[in-house]
Amino acid sequence: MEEVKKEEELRKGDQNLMGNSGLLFDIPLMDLLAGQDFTPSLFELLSAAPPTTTLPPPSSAVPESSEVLNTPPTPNSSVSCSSNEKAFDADDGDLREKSPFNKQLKAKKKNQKRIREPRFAFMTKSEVDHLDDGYRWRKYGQKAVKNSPYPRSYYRCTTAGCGVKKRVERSSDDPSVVVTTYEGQHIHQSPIMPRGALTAAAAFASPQPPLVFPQPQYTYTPAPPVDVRFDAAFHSFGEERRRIEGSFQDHGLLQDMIVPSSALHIPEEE
DNA sequence: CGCGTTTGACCGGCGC
DNA sequence: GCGCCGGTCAAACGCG
Repeated sequence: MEEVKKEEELRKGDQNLMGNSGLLFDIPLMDLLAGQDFTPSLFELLSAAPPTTTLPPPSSAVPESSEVLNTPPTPNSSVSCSSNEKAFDADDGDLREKSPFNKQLKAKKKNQKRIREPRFAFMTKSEVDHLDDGYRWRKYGQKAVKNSPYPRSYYRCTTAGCGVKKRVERSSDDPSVVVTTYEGQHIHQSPIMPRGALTAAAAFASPQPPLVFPQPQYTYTPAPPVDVRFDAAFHSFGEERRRIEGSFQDHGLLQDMIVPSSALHIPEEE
């Protein structure tokens, strides 16, 4: 199993596509749906989106690595996203407490294959590494990344009981691109509720999240569901969302978000 | 004083 | 088995 490598490779592919303003979705929707929740997070937004692209039919053997890429049309910030998960287990650990039990937990995990939470990687063209997405994060580590001159930072949601983590790293291919990988689901709403997020939050407060997302006030015609999914996702991400939205309004570069359907499918190697 | 960041150490998974 | 690497811990430190 080289899921990590595969993931990295895929990510690189994403980055390459990024360079061409690629938009890519290749999510194991079943997994996403399994992880559905009612908090205004990207995960629900994405999971609630209808299957659109030429996704390979989710079989029993769901690809471990599926990447989604999204490149919004912004001069100063662009975003792509990816998901990667095999199984959804919100209780998997990452709420680990800082106690002597940690080691026991680790020992426990030895027996069962480590189950990771759903992950979504966003590629954001930004000068700042840590983007304000409306949640409060605490940095708990930083590591140098192989094949990249830039370090990777690890953040955890500071809200009690919320074990959502995110990794932030700068693309080695394009230093202006920040890759933010979210892992897990927020069990709460954004403590910093931005204007736009309010809308999104309201939309998702209902037991059944609507499949139709609050439409952005962009000047373009949102069209492929993929794109709807994309910008809907941003509606849940505070400052960054606003930044992006502003850019959309200013430039309306929808074409940058759209890629040929052929590019929407990442060939799985298995 | 509380909260967040920094940073070196540690651990587990994986490939060779 | 060993080494590499990613991910996490936790003490020290900084800041408001």
